[in-house]
Amino acid sequence: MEKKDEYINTGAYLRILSDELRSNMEHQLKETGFTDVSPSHGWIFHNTKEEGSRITDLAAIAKITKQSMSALAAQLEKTGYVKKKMDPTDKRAWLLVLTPKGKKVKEVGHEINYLFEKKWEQKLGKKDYSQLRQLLMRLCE
Amino acid sequence: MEKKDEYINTGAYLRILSDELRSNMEHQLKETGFTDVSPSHGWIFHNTKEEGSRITDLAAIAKITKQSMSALAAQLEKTGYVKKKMDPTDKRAWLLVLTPKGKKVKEVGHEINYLFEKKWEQKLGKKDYSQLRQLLMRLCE
DNA sequence: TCAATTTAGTAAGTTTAACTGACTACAAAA
DNA sequence: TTTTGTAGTCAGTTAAACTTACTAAATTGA
Repeated sequence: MEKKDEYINTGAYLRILSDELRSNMEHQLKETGFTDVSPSHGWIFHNTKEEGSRITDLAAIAKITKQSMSALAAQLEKTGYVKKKMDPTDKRAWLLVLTPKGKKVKEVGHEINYLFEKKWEQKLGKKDYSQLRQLLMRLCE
Repeated sequence: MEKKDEYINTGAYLRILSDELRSNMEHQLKETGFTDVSPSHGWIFHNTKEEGSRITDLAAIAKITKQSMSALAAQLEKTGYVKKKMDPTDKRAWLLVLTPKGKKVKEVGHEINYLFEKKWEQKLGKKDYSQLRQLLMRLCE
């Protein structure tokens, strides 16, 4: 590592890039007509299982309180992206499931992300981009 | 790039890592006794120049409104991290400068960041970490 | 087996960090 | 000198988190 005074934070790069991704996603989803979803709903689209997921579990994944997750879910329920069904194994619990509309957003979101990362891959070249991903993965372990 | 269904987002890695950094900084600053600064104040510590910086300029850098930056600055002024002085070249404007206490936080913040990235460097090894930084830098250009 | 504890989720109110629109004071340009 | 632009504030709003307190159902264990 260089002398710390001349050092540009690795964190600065990380932040710039994840901001780029997030604002692209936000913008593109709006473009595509999904004007009532926000980045914080992303956790739900990304982590809700086919069989359904509990508020509590989703909250744990997203590291927010049950109440916050409950509120996000309520918004998506009102706008028709998810619905609640009873958990057959536990009468206290609800299972959140994506509606067809919700699944569509998830799909479109994947596509948007795919295309954006494709641009990154083109910028660095296939080999270097794959190397970058490897290194990031190792750092996350 | 692999088939997109099996693909783990590069963005997920980026988010995990910058979250790690941010929460470490938050935690360590609290530990060190700086209990009244938050991540959003970071822009001010990081971008306020020795000669002083304007609210408007800081807001532009952080990409928030003047009002929001003004509020952040007001908090730091109240807690003694920055002070305002008149801009000798423009009677409409204030210049924000770091107090000694503010400079101390900045210094401690650098140290905290340095130590954390040192851990990352150890995890990947000097060579790979430097390579990672290179790739991130290129992607940010 | 039934009382105590844990778990799923809701309710009410608060906090943080952003936002917009309307404003004042000064500066610069036509 | 009038108009337009810029620095910053004020008042009020919003989004997305938070805390404390609660109900109802499930699980545990003496």
